[in-house]
Amino acid sequence: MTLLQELESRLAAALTATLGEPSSAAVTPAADLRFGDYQSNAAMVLAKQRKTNPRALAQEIIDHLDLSGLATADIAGPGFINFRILPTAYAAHTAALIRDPRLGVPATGTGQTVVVDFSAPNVAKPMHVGHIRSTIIGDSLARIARFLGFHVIADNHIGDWGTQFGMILHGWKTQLEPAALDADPIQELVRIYRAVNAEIKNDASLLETCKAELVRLQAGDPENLAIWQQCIDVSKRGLQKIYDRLDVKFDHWLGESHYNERLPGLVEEFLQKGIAKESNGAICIFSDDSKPLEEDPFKVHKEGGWTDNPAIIRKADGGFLYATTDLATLQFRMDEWKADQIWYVVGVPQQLHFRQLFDAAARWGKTGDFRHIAFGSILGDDRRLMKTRSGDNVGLIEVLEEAVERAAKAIAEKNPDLQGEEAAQIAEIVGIGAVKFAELSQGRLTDYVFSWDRMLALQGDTAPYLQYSHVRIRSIFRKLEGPFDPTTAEIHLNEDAEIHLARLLARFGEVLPTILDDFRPNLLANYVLELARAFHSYFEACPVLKAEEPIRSSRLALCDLTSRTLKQGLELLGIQVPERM
RNA sequence: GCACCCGUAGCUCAAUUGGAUAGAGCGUCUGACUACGAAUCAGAAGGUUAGGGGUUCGAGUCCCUUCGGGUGUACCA
Repeated sequence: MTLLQELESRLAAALTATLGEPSSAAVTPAADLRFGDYQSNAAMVLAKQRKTNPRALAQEIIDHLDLSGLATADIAGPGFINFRILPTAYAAHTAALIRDPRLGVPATGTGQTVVVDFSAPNVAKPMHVGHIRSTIIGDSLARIARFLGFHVIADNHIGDWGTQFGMILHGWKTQLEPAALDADPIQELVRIYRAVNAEIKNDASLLETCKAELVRLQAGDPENLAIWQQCIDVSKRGLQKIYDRLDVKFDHWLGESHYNERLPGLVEEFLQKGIAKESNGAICIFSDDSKPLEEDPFKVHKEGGWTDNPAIIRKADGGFLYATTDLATLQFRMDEWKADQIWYVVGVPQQLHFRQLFDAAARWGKTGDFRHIAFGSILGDDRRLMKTRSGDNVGLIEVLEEAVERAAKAIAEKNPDLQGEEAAQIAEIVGIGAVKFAELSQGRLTDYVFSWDRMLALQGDTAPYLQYSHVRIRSIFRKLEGPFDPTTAEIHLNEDAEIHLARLLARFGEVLPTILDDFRPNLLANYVLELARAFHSYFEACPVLKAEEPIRSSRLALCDLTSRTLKQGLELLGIQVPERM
């Protein structure tokens, strides 16, 4: 049980004793250490309901509160109850954490299956910086959910069946250079895609040719199918290289093409059930008029009036769309994987699509917890959204390479002893970590302008700062002669710096579950920063190896726990830690 | 037109979802290395939370409104 839960349960008992009935006893970490470690505003909330004096009520609650062996409590301000954890209680809790492989983290997700849909790049196009958010945030959320006990299925819903294949097929047939394809397949696919795109701008009729190629592909034409398969294969290999470097893993890569054969039947079912109907030759889902206009995703206000804003599931030309595939995908995940929840880590611009998707799914009888985990846009220098089609965006691979290069330069400068393969490996860990942490330490909804210096910073609140704190701890254990068993050490907490470290270590299990309340990995990023900062202060203030027993063992054990917690926190963010750097 | 995301220190971002005197990093300024690793630490300066109004014990957070930026709004994904 976390300290926060322990306080809540004791407060709940006191509230029942005071009021004669159970009442919600919410405790939060104190906003400011001057007020103690934890606080509750229960007295103020209850006093409002009962129209009594909050401070008097708080006193009454404290009179019924048994905090023996755990904390002290007092009243402050308008009626806050502030709790101060006893150093002995922190010591006991720390000792328990040292013996706990889960580091005090409760398994809140047991029995729940959640599908996490993230990254989902289009094939035959290189990933650019715009793809980084979904990939990194999604991966981190999947890791966190897994650690919290959820059965997680990470699914890369790649765009392997879109309209872009019309252009690629045409380009493949008219201007492919086989030598270039051998040398760098993705590069060549991109080249022909862009070339066709450019041609279309001059000759609109070409668009029809491309559409015809796409229709042939969708009809199962063997030649087009073979070309398509070859494109998919080389693209997947290219993507896998990036995922390997990012240390991102998927359980499945079920792209759009996986759902092809289900689409016609799905549209028929929607027609039969009356959820969709024909309009201007297309099959559309319209509003069921059960919602107020403003909340209805199938209505839109335009030029002074409300009009329909349907989701099209079959085009007038017979083709299927994004919405069709997503409905089929949702069904598959519910039926085949028995998903309780599906998390879609996709940008804000697609919000309307997901509102429509979830609404349509509900009318279809698919009940589950579906979440669009939206994130803000990465903007270009012109402060406008980076467009996938423009083609001149910074490539993801370039960002990673530049990051590693900068890290290598820093290593050469700060620790020239590191050489060769070892230095290269550390540069990889540090550089990639910096990119990931830059992304994860920020609120997901914030838009930002892409900047090399911002994404690749190695100073300040960055991954290298965190990794360095781990290196410092390891350094202590390298110098330590003989074995050390932290589970047998007695914990003594005297200095402010070590009490503060213990305070933060106790919070790991409190912070982690709250991340999934609103899908905010930045809370974990903030936490590990605080922990690392606390460790660095402790490191300066409290000698470990030079201390006398039993303090020495106590401090060693604290270092060991810090190292484990830090490493675990970073692992949940997808960031690795080197032994030296 | 309408909807959604956003506006916080010079810059880049936080703020435990309605809590106490709004916090970090970068940059600026002062100090600390013959070291348990200075990629560090201790400290200083920096704010009318875009403007205005409201709700209440209490608002960066909720409501109304004005301004500014971004995105979306029927056959792309």
